[in-house]
Amino acid sequence: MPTPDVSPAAHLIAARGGRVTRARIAVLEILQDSPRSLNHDDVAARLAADGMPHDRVTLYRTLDWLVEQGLAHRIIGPDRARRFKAGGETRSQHAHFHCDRCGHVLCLESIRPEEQFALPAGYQPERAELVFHGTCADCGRQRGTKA
Amino acid sequence: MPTPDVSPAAHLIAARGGRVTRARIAVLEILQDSPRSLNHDDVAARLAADGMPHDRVTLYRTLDWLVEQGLAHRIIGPDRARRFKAGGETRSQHAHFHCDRCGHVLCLESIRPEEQFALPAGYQPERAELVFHGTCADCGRQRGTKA
DNA sequence: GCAACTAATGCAACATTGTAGCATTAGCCG
DNA sequence: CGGCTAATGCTACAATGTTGCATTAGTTGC
Repeated sequence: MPTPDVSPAAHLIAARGGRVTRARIAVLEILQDSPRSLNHDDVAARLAADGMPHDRVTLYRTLDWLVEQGLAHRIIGPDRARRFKAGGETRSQHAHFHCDRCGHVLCLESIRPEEQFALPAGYQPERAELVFHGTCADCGRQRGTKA
Repeated sequence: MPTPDVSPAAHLIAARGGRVTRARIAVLEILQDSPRSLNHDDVAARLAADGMPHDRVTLYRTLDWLVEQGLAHRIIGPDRARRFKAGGETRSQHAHFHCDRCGHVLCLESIRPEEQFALPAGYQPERAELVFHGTCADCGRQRGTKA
C-alpha cells in the first residue's frame, strides 16, 4: 500500500503535478483545518505558530497556486483583502455568510443562487456570488460576548 | 420660484447641510449620469475631462462624504477597488451584475435576494449581497468586440 | 546516495488603493 | 466685505499585492 506517513494534503498536491514542499503542505493543511476562510495574515500567523514562518511573497504565490489548482478558492472580504478557504469552488455556486460581529466568513453550500433568479433579457450569468451579512450562529448565541 | 440655475445635485448637497462646492456637485453629477458604478479613477478621469481636475485625496473624501450622506453607495469590485454609484443603498437590498468582459458593474434593483432564501438556524442576516458574473447585455450583443 | 535540473523560495524593490496631518483656499453668514 | 471654518490639496504614510532575480531545495536519472 502507499506510504501512510504522507498526509492527504501532500497527496492532493502531488496529484496536481506540483512539487510537494513544506510550504504547500502546511498552507493547505491550515486551510483544511479551518472552518472559515483566512486571509494572508491569518495563514502567516499560523505558519509562524507551527514553527515554519514563510516569506509574505511565498505565501501569496502558494495561495494563488492552490487556487489555480482547484485546491482552494478565494473571496474578497469587505476590507478589500482576499480570504482563502480549502476545497475549490464547490461546483462554482454557493453562498457565503460574513459575520459582522466576529468577521468570520462561512460557506453556505446548501444555497445555490443561480437556480433561483431570472435576470433581465440579454444577461448571461456564468457565476453567482451571494453574500449575507449579519450575525452568525455562534455570535447570536453569546450575544454579550465581544469578539 | 426657486432659482432654476442651481442643479438638482447642488440641492441635494445643500439639503444635507454640507457646503456646496464644485467638487461635490461635479462628482455627484458624474455618478448620477452614469448607469453603472465608477471607481476613483473613472471619476477622476471625468473630472479632468470636464476641466476640473481634483486631488486624489479630495476625491476619496468627497466620495466618502457622499456615501455618508446617503447620496451614493459603494461596493467592492473583484479587483478589490471600491466602486461608487449615486442613489444610496436602494433600500439596502439589491443585486449587482459584474460583466467579466467589459468590467462594468450594474445594479439589478428588481432582484431582492433576502426575500428568497432561508438560512440555517441561528443565522441572522441583516443585509444580502448578490453578485452575478458573466456577460452583460451590451457585450452579449457585440460578441466579437474587444471592449 | 549523488549530481543535475529546475520549480519553488526569499529578498528587495515596486505598484495600487486608500489614509493621516497640516497649511491654504474658498463657501457661507453676518 | 470680513471672519469663521469646512473643504481642498500637498506630502507622507499604511495596507495589500506584484515583479525580478539570485538562492534553495524537490525531483529525477544514474
